[in-house]
Amino acid sequence: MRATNPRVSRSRPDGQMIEYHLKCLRLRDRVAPEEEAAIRGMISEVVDHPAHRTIVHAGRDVRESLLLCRGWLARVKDLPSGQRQMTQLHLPGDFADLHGFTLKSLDHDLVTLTSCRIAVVPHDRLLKLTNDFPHLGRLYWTMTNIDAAIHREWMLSFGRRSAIARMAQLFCELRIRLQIVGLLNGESYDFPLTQVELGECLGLTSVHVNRTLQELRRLNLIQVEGRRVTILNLEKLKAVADFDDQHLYLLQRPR
Amino acid sequence: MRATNPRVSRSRPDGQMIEYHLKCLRLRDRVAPEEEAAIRGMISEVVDHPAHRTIVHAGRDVRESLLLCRGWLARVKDLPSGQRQMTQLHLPGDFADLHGFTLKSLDHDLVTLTSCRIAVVPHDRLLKLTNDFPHLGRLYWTMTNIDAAIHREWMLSFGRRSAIARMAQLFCELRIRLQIVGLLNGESYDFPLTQVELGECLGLTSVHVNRTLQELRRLNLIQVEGRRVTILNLEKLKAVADFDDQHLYLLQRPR
DNA sequence: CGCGGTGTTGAGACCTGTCAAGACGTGTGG
DNA sequence: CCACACGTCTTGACAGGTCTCAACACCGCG
Repeated sequence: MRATNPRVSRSRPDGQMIEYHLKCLRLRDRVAPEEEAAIRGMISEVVDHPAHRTIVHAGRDVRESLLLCRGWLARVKDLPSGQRQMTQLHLPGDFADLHGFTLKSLDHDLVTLTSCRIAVVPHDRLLKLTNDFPHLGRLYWTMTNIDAAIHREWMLSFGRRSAIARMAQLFCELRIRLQIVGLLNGESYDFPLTQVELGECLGLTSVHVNRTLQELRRLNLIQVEGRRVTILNLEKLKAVADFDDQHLYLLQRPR
Repeated sequence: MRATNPRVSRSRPDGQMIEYHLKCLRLRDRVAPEEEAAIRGMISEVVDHPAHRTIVHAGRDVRESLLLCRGWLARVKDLPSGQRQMTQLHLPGDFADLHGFTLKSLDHDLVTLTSCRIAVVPHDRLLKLTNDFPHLGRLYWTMTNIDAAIHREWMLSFGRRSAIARMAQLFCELRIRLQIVGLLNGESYDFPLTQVELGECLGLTSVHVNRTLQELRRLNLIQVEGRRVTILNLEKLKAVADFDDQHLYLLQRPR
């Protein structure tokens, strides 16, 4: 159940809401016109959330999943000690908690990093959609599996990569994911996270994030100004990260 | 495609092969008799692998998924530097690469930690199964989502838990997963990993694994003899780990 | 009997964390 | 308009957790 929030504004879905999402899907498989129509029809409403709100709480029952149309979301897990770890960043086009459809509740919070426009998809409509179009069921299953593959790549980062490699890996991954939906501008993209949040993402402290960012700048690999990242030398950045896009499954195949 | 291996022995499926698997499923949802029959029918053959073999290679096309009947498997990701990270441990009853059904190839290797008996499920049969029984499709989707939830818990471990907490978390998690399939004996269970492998699991070196194990023993939390772990003080072990079983979704619900 | 894998221990290095302080920009209320 | 609070970024000094390298004991096995 999403937290009720008086500052949430609601509106009708319009056709533009899910263009990013369709790009994500079509990168992995064909989507027939009647399937596309069904996808457009599954949205019940569109809501806007301000930045820095927890919009889904761990452990509570969910009856709908959230399709991100604008802004950034993060999945956050907490320890009793107060330590936080982000386990995924969500960009426009992402189904942020599609796994809630089968799990019925989440093991993490979902928080807005920026103000967000979100399309709400009730689970009963998702049930009908996947029954009517088994192929879409498999395609959405694929998307949650790609999500898990990204988890595995992050695990590899946390377990084996140094701070600088870990950060380079993240910037490379985000670059591709933003490129997919057309939000990469040349070699730069909006990156709205503070250094504290980036630390919560990478399993580092904000102090070390600061020093690691300086090191990436010193090596002329990236440039960070305001809330925007520019990749100055993609090949070297990939080399620092040992980056491999295999885990993103960037191939259109019948699913 | 699994690596062909001359030492693999093949045999016919027998009814006992998937009892563990059915326990895993039935913990999360009801499985109707006709569904159970369909599940039993999806196995094409049963193969035995010796220990320490890579049985599925990252990046290669897969046309079948592997249901573990006996022994332990691990998912392994490699860096060009030669560093390895295990991203999941598989116990009897686990569908080790069910995500391969939709992804069509894996982003990691699958290696045997012990000798293993494995039931092979061709993807065309899985396709028929999920078309004939959409509910089973959703249940298997659920299982891959629980797998991803375990990934997230490990990410929390890698990012925020100390070595001793990380190790305690793993022992708690394995205890529950083995209990589900009936492989927990009182408070002890077989644990076939070497300290090197445990390090590859936890993102630690084997030297530090050795010292951390000693610390857990010194605190009288666990006992390790041969290839067997006994939990001496579960409550304190959970406290050290900040353990929470929420991410295992131990609740039977309609999926 | 020798060998490789495994577990253990010690010394020291290094990466990252902790704590503290200050600069800077922004928003807000007086 | 100013004062102030607050979040963010930055820097320094130091601590500590984990790694690296090395050596050795033990053991099963060919």
